[in-house]
Amino acid sequence: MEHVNDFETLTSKAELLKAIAHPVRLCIVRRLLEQGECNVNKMQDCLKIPQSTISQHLGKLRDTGIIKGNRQGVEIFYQVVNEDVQKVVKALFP
Amino acid sequence: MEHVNDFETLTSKAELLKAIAHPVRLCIVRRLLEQGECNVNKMQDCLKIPQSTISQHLGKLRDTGIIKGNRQGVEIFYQVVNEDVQKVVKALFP
DNA sequence: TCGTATTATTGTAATATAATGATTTTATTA
DNA sequence: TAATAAAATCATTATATTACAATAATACGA
Repeated sequence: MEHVNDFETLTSKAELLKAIAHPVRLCIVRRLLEQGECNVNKMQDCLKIPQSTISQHLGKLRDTGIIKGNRQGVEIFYQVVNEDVQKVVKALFP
Repeated sequence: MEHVNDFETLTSKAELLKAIAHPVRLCIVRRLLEQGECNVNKMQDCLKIPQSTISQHLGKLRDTGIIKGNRQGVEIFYQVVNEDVQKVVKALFP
């Protein structure tokens, strides 16, 4: 039972990795995993980069299915919903 | 003891992730981990892409310190030498 | 409904990645 | 030393990422 050519699996896992292969996004995901939900404002406090930049990174994580946002009034709380990513980040930051 | 600003750690781990965040490189690393050392020719058999393309991917993995090559005569056998990557790939392909 | 706070989207420019053919390097053997 | 095999590097083009200011959408409260 070889997996020589499950190129689709490789591609989708690589896509996951690519999505978290950026310092800011890795920071976001790590923080979400370690401290639970978080809204964009708090991330901005921690990351010191423009709001639009953070929002774009969140968008990428959202598009890849790594995080999910729950709107609570005017703010949106994000959480990590992808198990592979959870495992990877835990492997990297034990 | 907060790790709010270990941006260097984040950057270096993100770099590792980026290096394996490509289907071909992920395939190479996974194969090396599961089947031990391997030379470029065999990878080419398995991957069906031009030699120079594989070599460039190997180069990237080499430059990032993820793999190391041992020359044995005219061929070079590669192996994974980075622990984080080992952990990550094992987390992704249990 | 007007103003405000929070987040997303758009437009754009700079930079980085990726693929591949052609060429070069390295080591072996006839 | 010439031919060959294996692997790396180069040059080029196409595509993708990144950052950020400016603008828009969304939800709430006065």
